[in-house]
Amino acid sequence: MSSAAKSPKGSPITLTVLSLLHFKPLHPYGMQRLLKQWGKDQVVNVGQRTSLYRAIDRLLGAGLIAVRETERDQQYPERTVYEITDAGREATRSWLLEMLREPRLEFPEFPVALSNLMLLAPDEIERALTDRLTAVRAGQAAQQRSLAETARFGVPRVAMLENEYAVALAAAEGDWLEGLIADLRSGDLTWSAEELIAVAQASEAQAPQ
Amino acid sequence: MSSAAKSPKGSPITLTVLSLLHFKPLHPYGMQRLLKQWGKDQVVNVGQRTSLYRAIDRLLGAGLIAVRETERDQQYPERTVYEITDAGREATRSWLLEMLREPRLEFPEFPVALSNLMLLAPDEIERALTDRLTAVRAGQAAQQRSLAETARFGVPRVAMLENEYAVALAAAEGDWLEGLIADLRSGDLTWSAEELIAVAQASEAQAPQ
DNA sequence: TCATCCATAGTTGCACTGAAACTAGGTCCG
DNA sequence: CGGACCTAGTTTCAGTGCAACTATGGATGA
Repeated sequence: MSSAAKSPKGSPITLTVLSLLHFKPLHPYGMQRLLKQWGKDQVVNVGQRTSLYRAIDRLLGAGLIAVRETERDQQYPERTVYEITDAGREATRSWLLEMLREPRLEFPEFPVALSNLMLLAPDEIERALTDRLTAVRAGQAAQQRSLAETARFGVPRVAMLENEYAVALAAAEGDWLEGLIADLRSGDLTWSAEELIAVAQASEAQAPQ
Repeated sequence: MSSAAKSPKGSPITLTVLSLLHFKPLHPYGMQRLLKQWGKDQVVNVGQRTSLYRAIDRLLGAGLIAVRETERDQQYPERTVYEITDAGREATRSWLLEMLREPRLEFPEFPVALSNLMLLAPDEIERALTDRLTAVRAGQAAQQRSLAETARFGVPRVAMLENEYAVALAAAEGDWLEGLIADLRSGDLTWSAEELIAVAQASEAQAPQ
């Protein structure tokens, strides 16, 4: 009979909203502003507010957050200020622990492209991957800069872990790309359509149909 | 007036379907079967066929694939066999090149959890991250095994690059996690709620409202 | 022998994400 | 005075992901 509908499952946006509201009540636009200010827009997608508003609606429906007040400042449009509830604090804890514990299967784009590389010619692959390498290294450098800068402003390390992590993974991707590009250039990595078709047909022989 | 509606954009599933049809005409279930057989279900999500069927519909509507025939084998339900078109081959090339060239902003779950770590206590974080480390190392080992095994069966390296890449990134994540866990255990990484709130308020002082 | 499971093949509905466009007020700048 | 930009929020649409459902037939097993 009471407020708690059914707890939606944890997602990047819902968790982020709950986390923000741990510190103080906020209106949606304020959340977005804070996230951008703290650079968290690299981690959660708040570029369009659509998902944010809908996440808030769900959290509200589930009783994990509540309306604190509705301010009407002439000057600005109306703003609904939300606060977290005890149920919300609970949900935050369990979502967070789950997300930390289990690496969940996600399906990023790049591996898909990699797994279909053989449809392109080695030299165009090399060019494309070189472009990517440049971008990856640039991203890594940018993350490193923002890491150094926030540290200078006294932000504690625990608030920049996702930054550290991004640097570590970008470095690994960059190194791997360099190796792959080198092998393409040197001719250590080659293939032919016939070879691939032969292997595919061999594997098919063991399958129905 | 002809077939080409508007080319949908490249996504893991649509690219995968087009790529498969480069080798031979297939019906949807056959695609799924092949993908599982080749272990590509680690790379694209074909666990539920919903997305697959809908992707095929879109590709068909855009003229990137075409119906080859509709077999009706008593024994089995009806199967529609598709083949790739020239427009499809074109689209494959450009999607692939794009996906290789630009690292697109994706928003995986783990960094979100990392960026909200401070809501939990150090010892429960340590336990959760230790669980994750175990899972990451296990995944890495599994990828390495499948790499070795397929190589033994004569599958060329170019067909296992996504596997190589996964190993490289898993290794990096594992190493980073080990460092973080060590710092938690040793007390090198600590924080307090007051400290965090102080910093947050300082940063707010420069903002409107 | 009846129950259950598995493979084949596909559909439907729902919840959620992500991009874009649109409304509609305000400020700031030249 | 027009254009750009900020504040705040809504609507629409395309796409993903999960679960559940319909059917049929073969195999497994108690």
